[in-house]
Formats: sequence, structure tokens, C-alpha cells
Amino acid sequence: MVKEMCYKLNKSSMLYKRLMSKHLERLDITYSQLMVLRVVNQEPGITAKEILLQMDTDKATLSGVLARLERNNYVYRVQNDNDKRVQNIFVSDGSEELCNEVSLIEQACISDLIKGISDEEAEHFLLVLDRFIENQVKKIEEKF
Amino acid sequence: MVKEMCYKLNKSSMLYKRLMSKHLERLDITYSQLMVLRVVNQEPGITAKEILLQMDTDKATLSGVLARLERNNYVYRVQNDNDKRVQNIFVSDGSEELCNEVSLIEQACISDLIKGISDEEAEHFLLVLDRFIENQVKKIEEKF
DNA sequence: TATAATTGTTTTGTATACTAATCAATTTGG
DNA sequence: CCAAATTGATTAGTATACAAAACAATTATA
Repeated sequence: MVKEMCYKLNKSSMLYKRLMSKHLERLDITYSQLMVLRVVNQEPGITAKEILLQMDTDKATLSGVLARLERNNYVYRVQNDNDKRVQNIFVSDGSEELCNEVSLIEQACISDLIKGISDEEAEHFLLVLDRFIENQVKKIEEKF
Repeated sequence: MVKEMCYKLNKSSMLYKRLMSKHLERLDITYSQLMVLRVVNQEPGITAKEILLQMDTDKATLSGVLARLERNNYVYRVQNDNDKRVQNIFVSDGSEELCNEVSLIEQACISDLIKGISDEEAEHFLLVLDRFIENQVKKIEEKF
């Protein structure tokens, strides 16, 4: 049963990324880049380390995503004066609009996904999923 | 609500892969490779195309996974006589044991994940997840 | 039967994901 | 105050994930 849950969670995750990627294609930005762009948009001047805290991803991965976001002029970085190791990140002009536009796309992606699932069911689903995730986090923190 | 479901499904999926990877590290095989190896183990002589049908992955990705499985001597391939484009895939000697050993590891990974979740809840969770996945598949098949 | 279309698979190119190593800037400890 | 440890971030290396092109073998069609 648990195994089945894991497999299906993986499958659903994969499908979501596929779906979003398809819709995002024409905007010339990827799903991962977008997630990061949004965080930067919400918190101008944020640092890479702070993004990591929010996003539960890998610093090497984030470094690459930020580099591509900067290369494509979605964000720019300014060296921090107090600590020269740190760079403060800002969205470029026009990228705020992109964030909004993407919200619409996301709506389009996720609408219909809830079909045949009642609010109550969805709520309970989330409760169970939360517990499951909590257990996963504990398990990962365990020693091997 | 749907958005939250999607994010958490992604998170859980990521955690599962992380967990399995950590446990698989010492066996010198990756999660993806293992999934493929298992299919080959269950159906000796299977072709790449047939694996694709079972696994819902990408043919280019599978090609790489098979190449690495072969490079590490987990599988070997034999050109099919009837159709020379096709290769029949077999697990190498010793790899069956690996599959069994991995089942134990998987058990270790997923035990405890169900803690605090009743059988009934898990069952209902799966039902909702199935519906959700079904909706995702439909959505992906739609035209944009 | 020669050519066109199809098929099974690999290759190419780009973007994650993650570990380990590196690197420069900053703290710390003696 | 200086060497050592720490920190924020990038780089190197390997493995997916996926689109698009390439390729050889096979089948369909004119």
C-alpha cells in the first residue's frame, strides 16, 4: 500500500511538471526558473541562501537556475556591500508581469484537476499528505 | 487548494527519491536504473519499447539508463534476429539477487511512512490520488 | 521494385538534481 | 593580529528528463 502511494505520488508529480512545462513553453521560461523568479519577485533583494531556505532545493541547482534567469534577463544581481560574498537578487523590469501572466497559466493548468473530487475529500487528502511528508522528512533525517 | 496539492505532491515525490537514493547509494545503482532493472528481471528479453509502455518515461531517458545499466553489467542486450532494430534485454548473472536485496531496502525506506495514517485513510487517499492522476492525464492529452 | 513512410533506438542539446570540491570573503580563536 | 574554521556561492562531474534530430532497419505504396 505504501509502495503504491509512493509510486503514484511520483507519477502525479511527473505529470504536473510535464503539464506546466507544456504550458510554459511559449513563455520561454522553465518551471523551476519560474518558482525561483516568483520568490525573488515577492522578496526583492533576497539572497541565494534565503531562497534555499524557502524552497528546499539544492544550492548547486539553484546556482544554475539563477545563472540562467540572469542570462535571460529575468533577474539581476547586485553584490552586497556589507558582505561581498553575498549577492542581492532583483527581478528585472517586465518580469513582474511575467509572474502575473504565469499565475493565469497555472490556473489553466490546475483547473479541472480537481474534477470528481469534493472539497472535503481534497481537504482530507491534504491532511494525510501532510502527515506522509512529515514522516518522510523524519525518515530522511534518520541515520543509516 | 489544487495548487497546494500539486506543490505537496511534488515535494513528497522529491523526498521519496532522496530517501531511496540515500539507501541505494551503497548498492551502486540509482533509483531509475533500479526501476528499469526490475522490469527486465520480471520479463527477460523485453525490448526498450515494451519497457516504455510499462514505465511512462521518455525513450531518450530510457536509452541512457539502459546504457548505464549495461555499462555496469547489470543487464546485457542481444540483437533480435527477426528485427535487427530491436534488442532483447536480459539481467546479468547476479542482478536477480540485487532486485531482491533492493526490495528489502525499499521496505526499510517506506516503513514508518504510513505512521499516523490509518488503513482506511490510506485507501481513501489512493482513491483520490487515482482520480487526480486521471484528470492530469486527460489534461495533458488536451490540445493547447 | 524503387521510393516513401514508419519504426525502434541512439544522439544531441538544454535544464534540472545532487555530491564533492573549490574559492573568496568573513569570523573566530589563540 | 594572524592562522584556522566557517560561510555564501560557483564549478566539476554524474544521472535523469525531455524535445528534436539522426539513423538504420522495416514496411507500405505507387
